[in-house]
Amino acid sequence: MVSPKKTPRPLSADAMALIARRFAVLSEPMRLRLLHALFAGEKSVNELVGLTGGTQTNVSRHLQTLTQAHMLTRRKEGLQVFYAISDPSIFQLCELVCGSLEKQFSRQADVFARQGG
Amino acid sequence: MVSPKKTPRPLSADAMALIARRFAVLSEPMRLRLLHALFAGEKSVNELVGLTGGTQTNVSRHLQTLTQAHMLTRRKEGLQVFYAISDPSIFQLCELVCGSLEKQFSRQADVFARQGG
DNA sequence: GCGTTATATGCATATATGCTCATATAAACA
DNA sequence: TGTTTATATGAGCATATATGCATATAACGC
Repeated sequence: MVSPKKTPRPLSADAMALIARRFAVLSEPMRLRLLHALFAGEKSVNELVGLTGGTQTNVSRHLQTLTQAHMLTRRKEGLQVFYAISDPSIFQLCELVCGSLEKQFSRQADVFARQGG
Repeated sequence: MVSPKKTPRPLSADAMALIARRFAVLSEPMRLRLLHALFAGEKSVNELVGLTGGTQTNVSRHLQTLTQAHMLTRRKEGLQVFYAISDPSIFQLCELVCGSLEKQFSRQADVFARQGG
């Protein structure tokens, strides 16, 4: 469907592994739910547990993964720890994927409509 | 680091799972290598085996995964099967992630430079 | 039909990853 | 000091997924 475009840039195998890792971090529903909850701004772990419906253990683990991937920042204040999105490209990434999925589904809906009608 | 932005759009748990799945497809180095090889245009399975250094079995499997995710199209011509990128957003996704990683590493390089100097 | 080439797939296995339970750390407070 | 609250982590289990070997399918030429 897509004709040859200008290759964005050359990518080493190592670079490719890093990119893959980044996508992997974004490939878990619970982590996406956490990011989504953080779209509105900084939240404590307990708030995120409430918002996502996950267990405290699991939420904490995923927050660690996101932080190690440099997608979140961690700020401790008394007993609480607050997390916030630190990488603005996360927003764009999700937008891009959402848009692509919407197109895909609207095409599929189109096919069903044609079959049905 | 990032102040509350306008929330891009509300996302159901189902939508989130679909987005996660899409990121998961992009989270394997071999699949990224295949996509990268296809940036220049349509290629046969054998060509991709040569370009990526993978086994025929493995390349075929990953091509299937990418095709089922609607990222590639499949065209059979005689004995050969040609694959091509069908979703232009793949280019943008990789660009975004590359850019984000570059920023991250230049910041880290900065820190090292400050420590060293 | 038979053989050859290109691609796909069933099965087995290894590795990674997510999840939970129980427990550890860490801060606040009495 | 001991207690409570908020968060993190070690260990074990379950599941997913990537990979390779052998083999199946499919198209072509003889």
